[in-house]
Amino acid sequence: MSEKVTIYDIAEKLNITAATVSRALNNNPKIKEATRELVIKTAAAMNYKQNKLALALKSGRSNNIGVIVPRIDSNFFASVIRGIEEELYPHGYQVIICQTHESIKRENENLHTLVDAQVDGIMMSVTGISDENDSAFRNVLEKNVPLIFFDRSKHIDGVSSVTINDFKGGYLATKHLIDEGCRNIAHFSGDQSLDIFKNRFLGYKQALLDNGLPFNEEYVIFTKSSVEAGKDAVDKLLQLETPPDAIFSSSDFAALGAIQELKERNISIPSEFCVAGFSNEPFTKFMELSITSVDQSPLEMGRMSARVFLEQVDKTDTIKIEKKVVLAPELHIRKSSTRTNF
Amino acid sequence: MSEKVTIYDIAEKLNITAATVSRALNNNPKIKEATRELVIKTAAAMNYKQNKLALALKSGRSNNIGVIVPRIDSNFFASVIRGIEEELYPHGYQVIICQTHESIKRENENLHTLVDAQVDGIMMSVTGISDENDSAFRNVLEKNVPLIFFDRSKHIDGVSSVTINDFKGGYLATKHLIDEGCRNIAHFSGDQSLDIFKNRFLGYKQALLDNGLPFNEEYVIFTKSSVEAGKDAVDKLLQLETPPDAIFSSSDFAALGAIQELKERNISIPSEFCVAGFSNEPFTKFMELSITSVDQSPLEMGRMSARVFLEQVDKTDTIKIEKKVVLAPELHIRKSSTRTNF
DNA sequence: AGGTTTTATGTAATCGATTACACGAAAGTA
DNA sequence: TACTTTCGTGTAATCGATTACATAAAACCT
Repeated sequence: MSEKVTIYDIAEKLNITAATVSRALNNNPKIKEATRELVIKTAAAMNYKQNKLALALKSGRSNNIGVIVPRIDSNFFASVIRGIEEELYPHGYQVIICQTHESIKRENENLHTLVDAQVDGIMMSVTGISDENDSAFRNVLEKNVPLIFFDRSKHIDGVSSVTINDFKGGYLATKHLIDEGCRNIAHFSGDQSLDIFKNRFLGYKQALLDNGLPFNEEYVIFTKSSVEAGKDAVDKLLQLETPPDAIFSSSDFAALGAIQELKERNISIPSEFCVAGFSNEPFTKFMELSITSVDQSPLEMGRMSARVFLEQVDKTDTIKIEKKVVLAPELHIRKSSTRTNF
Repeated sequence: MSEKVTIYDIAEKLNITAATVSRALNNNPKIKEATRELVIKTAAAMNYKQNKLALALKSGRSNNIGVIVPRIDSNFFASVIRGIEEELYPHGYQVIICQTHESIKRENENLHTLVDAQVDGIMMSVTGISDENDSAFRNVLEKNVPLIFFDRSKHIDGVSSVTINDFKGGYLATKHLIDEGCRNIAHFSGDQSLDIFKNRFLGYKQALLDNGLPFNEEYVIFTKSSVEAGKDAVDKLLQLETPPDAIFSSSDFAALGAIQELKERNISIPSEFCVAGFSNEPFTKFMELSITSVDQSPLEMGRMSARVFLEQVDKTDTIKIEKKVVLAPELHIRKSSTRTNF
């Protein structure tokens, strides 16, 4: 059995009051040096551990922060979480993980649960957009809990965000494909209610226009982020009158599916067809035919989100700060799109 | 501003006491039906939210459980965590994540932090073995916090574990290589103080013996779980008088490194050389030359760990249950080792 | 009516730590 | 010496919810 040792136990043993013990342990300057030392020594000897729950109740701060992601078993989100955890660890915060599985209902539940659990802040990647569900976000803000979006963001007053420049990412990838000689570049996009997909799309479009290439509506396919979806999309594209000679995909998984399908049809990559993806998932560099992809520096994104949180957490609720951090994407050029050199 | 609504606020409004409010909200049968309804309606109208911290302090249960893993950005651990979260979500538990980064010091810190945070249970994959650090584990058990090891386990009284049959996994993979005609099978192992690596090694050995093949000490290489380490290991093996014609690697990453190095030397896979890995990381199936690997069913492992926790959490500290669950590994046969059919 | 049981609610302690306020003792000042 | 500060510690309230015990009111019984 382990009897939990409290400050009262220490007080009793030393014939003083719990208040004095508390002050001694907290290095309150009003405590006599001798007393402080005695208390600290006794506390150690009795194996005293501060009850964080009592502290949390008293102070109103739990020293927990919540992180909500669509799913944790994706390299991107796992890496962001890693960044958050690393940055917050030295500050004594614990990280609570919630998954939405892409369900808005679940997202709202998670938000409420975390607020009820008295977390000191919430960082999240928005799952989807519905008009009504702003209420869950507003509830968080009303409770004065700092809320920070990363990657998948949403426009809500008072919410800070850490994203990458998706427009630039789309632009870079498309420009690269153009530079490699591709002239009919298709694009796999995703849920248009999410800014990330919209902006990658816009970057793609702008790169075409800036380089004198026409934008062809038929070349844009809205697809899920999966290998299967990528295959299906290629199937559609190849049925067009003028099939494309390259794809810039907003998803690495769809890009992989595309490559598999193209190979099956004996279309050679990169000589006949180039492919670029987005996210820089580990497998893109491991493949024999490695896949060009836009890196989102997830670790940095996580660290930055944590830093934004730390900046906000101590400001008393006077002013609502709203900080927008935009990280630079980085194009990793690999075999799936390299015709020129080497 | 959001004034936090407490049961006292509700009590005041209705001219009753907080005790009555508490009972009404908890469906205590001694409360008059009319009162209960009134309280519940008023609580909803006032947007009352139970303060979990107060509840946690009173009850001694935080409704949080801690999960400690070496790192979160590995598909295996992320998937286990996903399994844990999914299983525990309906029971109202929140999952707190800690990473050790393979440091024993960090592991001990994490254990203490979680205990201090009054988690209701801890699930972890042991980082390493040192003789002294049992104290941190014992501390957890003394506080009557259920402790469950998954995957990387350790022998400690009172600790349940959920692992896979690593011996069988090693045996299956090796047997498969033998069936494909390989006669000189090498093995990449890992830190021998971890059971998982020892058992995979033993399975490998037994498969050799059972099939009349000699065990050759030189064919066993202790290596890290990384692409680079795999390359180096192959380099060593190929310098032997009789180089091997297959590798069973305890790590998918090392297996990948081996394949890359073999290709560089124009050794063709699988006709001249077969390779099998362990963990079934996503990239093993995505590669053009897909890699044979042993699946550890991480999701199931996470769910099972959570179930073991749930079984233990309510048993009052009378008996210490110690449950050992062993899951069956599954060999996924892919191109890197398939000579025969297709 | 008088006595007993049941029902519904109030009272107050409790979980463990923090802290505003009070107060006696010691030290400093004139 | 008498008076004011300063110092160190004790007293008690507080954070918000739960619950053993007490009690008043209502219901039941003969």
